[in-house]
Amino acid sequence: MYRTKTCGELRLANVGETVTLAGWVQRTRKMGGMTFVDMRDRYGITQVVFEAPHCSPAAGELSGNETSPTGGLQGAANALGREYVIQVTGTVSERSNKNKNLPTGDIEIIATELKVLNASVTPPFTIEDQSDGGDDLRMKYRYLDLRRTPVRRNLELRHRMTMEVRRYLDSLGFLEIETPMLIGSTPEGARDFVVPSRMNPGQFYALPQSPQTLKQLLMVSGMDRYFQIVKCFRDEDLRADRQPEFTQIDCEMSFVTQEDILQTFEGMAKHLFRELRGIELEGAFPRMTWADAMKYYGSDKPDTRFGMRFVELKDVFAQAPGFSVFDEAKYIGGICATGQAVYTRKQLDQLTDFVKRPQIGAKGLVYARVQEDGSVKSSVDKFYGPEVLNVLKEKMNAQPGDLILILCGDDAMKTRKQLCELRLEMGARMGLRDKNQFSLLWVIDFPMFEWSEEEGRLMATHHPFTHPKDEDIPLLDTDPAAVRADAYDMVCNGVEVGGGSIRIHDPELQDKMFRILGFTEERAQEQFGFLMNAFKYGAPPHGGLAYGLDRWVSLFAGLDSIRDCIAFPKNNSGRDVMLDAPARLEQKQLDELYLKIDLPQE
RNA sequence: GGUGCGUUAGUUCAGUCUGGUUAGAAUACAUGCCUGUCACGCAUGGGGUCACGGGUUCGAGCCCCGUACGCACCGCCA
Repeated sequence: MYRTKTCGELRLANVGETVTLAGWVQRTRKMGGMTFVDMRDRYGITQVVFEAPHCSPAAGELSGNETSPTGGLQGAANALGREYVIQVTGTVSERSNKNKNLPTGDIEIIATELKVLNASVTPPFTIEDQSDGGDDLRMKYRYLDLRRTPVRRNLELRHRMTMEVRRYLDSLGFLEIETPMLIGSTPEGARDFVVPSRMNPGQFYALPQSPQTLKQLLMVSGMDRYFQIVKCFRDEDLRADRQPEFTQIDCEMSFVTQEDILQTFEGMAKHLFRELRGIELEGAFPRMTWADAMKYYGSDKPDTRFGMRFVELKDVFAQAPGFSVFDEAKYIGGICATGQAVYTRKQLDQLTDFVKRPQIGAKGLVYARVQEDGSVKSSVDKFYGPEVLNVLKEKMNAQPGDLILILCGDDAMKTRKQLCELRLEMGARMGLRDKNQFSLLWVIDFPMFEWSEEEGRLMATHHPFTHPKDEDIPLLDTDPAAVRADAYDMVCNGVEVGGGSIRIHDPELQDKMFRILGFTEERAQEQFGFLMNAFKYGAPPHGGLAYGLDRWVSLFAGLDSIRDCIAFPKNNSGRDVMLDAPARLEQKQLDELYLKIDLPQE
């Protein structure tokens, strides 16, 4: 037996016990005649004391050699380096000087035996909670980074979350069913990661972007309620919240309406908040149509922790033409920042620079302060009299001390997105985006299609299997771009934490959908024939949802990047710097697969 | 494909705007002293291709151009 206790569990109640601990050397403090060693394992840190023999009760009887402070047990302790793996046996003893910062701070181990189980070279960065070896080094030595408490806690939270997900879904009769990782490539959607097949030369599997079609087939099979905590793969560029492989909580249900699904997974969200954060979310989540989300927040994932909703102002300024920028704009929108009239000219110039950044792309920023006497002082005073500015104030519902910020442009959607960035920036500056506040909602009624400039055709907003809203089905023939779908996203604090839809189960409707998406009948049959055929054999009405596990954990842990809750993540360029992957294959492997590498010349 | 920021000791960073003697600090590491430390303390010491390549200059860590790498973002992500 390597240990009888862990480094996190000993308390005053254990005083007098003889215990054996095993763990890593966090730090040694050599005091000359005595040495303290902080021993660490997953469970905590315990202080071990090594005393010079001459001070022990029997010291007087020892000879000169044995009392040497550099020899014996203490000498061995003095030779320990950081991250050595050691085993210590000793007696639990009450401390004279207690350490309030440690859960085990009331006790210490008076060592009687020390065994070095493994030495360690000096780590490339010091393994401490606060230290941050820098992203590059942390990733290269991720196994050391994971020894740090904050990172370990994220993985523990992730574990608890998957346990709670399983507990909740199991209680509702969901079956966890695995689906294959080696499947066929699909043309719609993200780029696939592909895997060559040696047994089928020249042919490739693709890794699933999601088990979408497979879970629909499980519904045809009558599995009724399915879930899977599953890796998904997308060969697209990374972000702080996007990895090429990520984990979904993938769910599907049969014989359900959209309402049933929203209820079920709202319940799951509440369950997770209750069990993992101790937060009771009262009442039903608000529901906002996609059209309203865009109109009032300029985003399909609005951060509703704070207001500052957009107000359309075109008609306000249309009454008094003269300012050509506003007169020519097709859309004028404003937000009201409560109490921010104190913004100086310099700060406002800074905000103007912010919205003019290329990523945002606004041409300029118009502002208006509501002064203490209720009058409005704006950057467009020379174009508009007090009457117009008062209407502006009324329309914005602005109070004295408030700051009104206005953007305008030719393209309403683009301008709203710019205004969205400005709103989020102001929200952050005003401290309204508190990581410990959670605001959840459903965004519903997504458009069925989006026009793709690149492809020159309509693309499915969600995916090609999404059911159109019943009342919009006639529009499929007349005005497909106006069709709304039974598709929904759950949004928390401006993060899309999950999304799904009611699926098409009628082969004819599915056929029509493929035609609108520009598939020929042959190609639809080739790509999705398996699904279309399955639907001929009695497909139940069904629908589902997938939660992004990484994003949920990040949200609960207050992380800026999902990398911090993934044991071995990829870096910004999609590389695993620890494994140095991806890498070239040996010629032998390429030959076996009949693959030739044809890189472009420099 | 694009934009921005960054790269200096094992590590975290200062120094760069305003070019000029031997590039600093903290921490880590090593050695010594220390019996109640817990961010222990004190002393001493070693440790640098200032990312790489080119350019400007009498002179470049510092200015300019390019490349690589890292991070954030836009595009992309049904």
